[in-house]
Amino acid sequence: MIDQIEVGKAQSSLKSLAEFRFQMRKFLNFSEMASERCGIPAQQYQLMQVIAAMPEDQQASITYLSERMILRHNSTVELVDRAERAGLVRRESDPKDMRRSLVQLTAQGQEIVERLVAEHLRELAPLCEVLIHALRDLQGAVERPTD
Amino acid sequence: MIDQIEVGKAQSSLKSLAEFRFQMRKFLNFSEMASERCGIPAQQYQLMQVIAAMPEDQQASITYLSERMILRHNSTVELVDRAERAGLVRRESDPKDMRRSLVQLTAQGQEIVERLVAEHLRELAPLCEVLIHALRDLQGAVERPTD
DNA sequence: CGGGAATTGTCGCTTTGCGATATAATGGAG
DNA sequence: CTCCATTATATCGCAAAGCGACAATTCCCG
Repeated sequence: MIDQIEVGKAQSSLKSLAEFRFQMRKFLNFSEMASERCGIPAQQYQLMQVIAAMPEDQQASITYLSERMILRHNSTVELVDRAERAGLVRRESDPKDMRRSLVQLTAQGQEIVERLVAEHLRELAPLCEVLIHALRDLQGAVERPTD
Repeated sequence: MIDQIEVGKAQSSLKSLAEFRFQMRKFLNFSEMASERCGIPAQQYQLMQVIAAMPEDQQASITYLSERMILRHNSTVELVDRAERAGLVRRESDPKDMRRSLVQLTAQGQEIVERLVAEHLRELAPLCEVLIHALRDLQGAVERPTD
């Protein structure tokens, strides 16, 4: 009987977790489709988003971008290469430290990221609800281990 | 002045969106590390999670798995191939419909998915909080467009 | 000024998803 | 019952993207 309760509990937190991941995949898929409708891969949009969201007075180095994108530095270099080839982004070397490259949005990049952010914000409201709900469920399963 | 407010608002919803994505990347990264510490790629863990979370009385066809994984059916076939080669999963053809393959967890797969789900549930509590917070922020930015 | 640390960049490899295409089973119209 | 459109799964070649290992600069501190 206790085992039965244990199994039921495990099953329900498993389902919460799976549902959360499913909703997350849907969100990521929507985002990817939206990017590619604008003609750019999802990661390049993410890169631009990180740059656009920087504090006004700061500049994006490769190392900083790696941390925010959660990528190895060399993967970030390659991502910036692609975005630069696509004309979305521009490299300048930091006058204060010649080792560093600072990455900025081009006018075209700025325009695209604004369009994509607006679309995401527009389409996101219902997904927000669902995601929050899934997370709450999950929290219930996580935080009441002896429920 | 109005423009100034507009810019400030756009900037703040942009930052909310970027922060949400950053937290999501951290979560996905944690999940991937956890899977690979168990010796399996993240997608194979997700596949097993979907199967484990199915309603008791249902069986996982390739088509169903594709919908839940948000993949093209051929990508799902390949994912199942890999998981099967790794001994995590087993195919059986549906006696009711010989076109369909039903995918089940092996004992080993069952064991690994249970371990990983438990680890995720354990480590997830703080991330849940952060994610919910980021989503609330985002919701504020989304749902008060004329704030 | 010498050498370790930090920063970015290059290269080859692997994984993974997709489109196009193929094969097989089902089921309904006539 | 037969034909054929539909559904389900599988195969194959390709391209994108991330990583580890290694390389090249530049900085900074003792």
